[in-house]
Amino acid sequence: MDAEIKSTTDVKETFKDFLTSKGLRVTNQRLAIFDAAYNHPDHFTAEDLLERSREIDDSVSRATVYRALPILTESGLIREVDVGRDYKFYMANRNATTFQAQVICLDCDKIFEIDAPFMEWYGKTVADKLALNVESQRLQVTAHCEELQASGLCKRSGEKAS
Amino acid sequence: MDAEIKSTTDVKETFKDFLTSKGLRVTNQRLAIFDAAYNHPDHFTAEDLLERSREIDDSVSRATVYRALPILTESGLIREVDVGRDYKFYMANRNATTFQAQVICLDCDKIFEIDAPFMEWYGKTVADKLALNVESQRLQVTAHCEELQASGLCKRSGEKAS
DNA sequence: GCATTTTTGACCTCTAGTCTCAATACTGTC
DNA sequence: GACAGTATTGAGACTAGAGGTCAAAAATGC
Repeated sequence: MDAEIKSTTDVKETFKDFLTSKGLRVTNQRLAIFDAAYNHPDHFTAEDLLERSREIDDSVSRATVYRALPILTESGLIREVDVGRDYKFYMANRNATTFQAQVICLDCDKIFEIDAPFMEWYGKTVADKLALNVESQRLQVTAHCEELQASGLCKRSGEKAS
Repeated sequence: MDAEIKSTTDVKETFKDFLTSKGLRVTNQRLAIFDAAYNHPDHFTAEDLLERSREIDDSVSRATVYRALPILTESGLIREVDVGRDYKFYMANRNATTFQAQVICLDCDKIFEIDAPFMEWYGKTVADKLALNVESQRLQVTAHCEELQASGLCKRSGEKAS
């Protein structure tokens, strides 16, 4: 359905509504951070986000970015992507239709997302077997860059692989 | 086969051999750390390991533990278990036959391992599809403790779930 | 506009993990 | 078993990501 396709402006309204509904204030800094995060084409770190947010509003401080990240995550507009490094990655949640697995390059610092629809089945299976409600699932594959390059993934460094 | 069942003493010899084969020295500290790690019934952090190692040899320092962990991991006797926290977990690799998925309790700090043999199939599928050699795979499920308790997992706090 | 209350930025703190370097101890050779 | 050469160690400094503190600034409701 076309209604699924939302412009950044629409999503920004959604974010403002989210803030208001939570009794949080709509500040320039939060909007700048939202813009920087939601329009980022790739995975990003908190530090990346700080830099980009400052290009929009140079008053944004590190603390504010760290304070905004849980809000953005809770709103569902971005999501955390833990790849087992010393710092966290995040990415915009623009088209989260099916479960995504991450392919992580051990050499070139890139992360690619691939569909893994069977994970939904797996979640259900685990839930049945262990009688628990699955809160989240994570599936990651690591590989070396020359192999990613051979598969054509590393070439398109600015884009995500489909 | 009964030959599969090894005593800790045997495994310690394996570890010594591993050190020697890599041109590394067999030191009291490394053996103490090995003992502490391999006989730990659960998942543990570097800090846990330091404490336990010091009970065996109180001269063991933090730096030495951190230096020993990659060696133990490379030897295959323990393995890293990243659960998306700010610090790493490790566990003894006593019976790593099939692929293990982790069920992580969001409340009670426990990690449980369950068999996920289909992950081997998944690895092959990904490898075929993307023309890359899979270096490692990680599959994690998070859930809340009351649900884990309902499933009986959280009750047995000192043991692993089968 | 004004008062109230949240949010902010600057800076400080925390913690896991790493590095440095002189002192120590393991290993191979005799 | 002792020795020389070299890897390893421990103490403590250091790093980096993350998060806390608090007075100043700004958003909201009236």
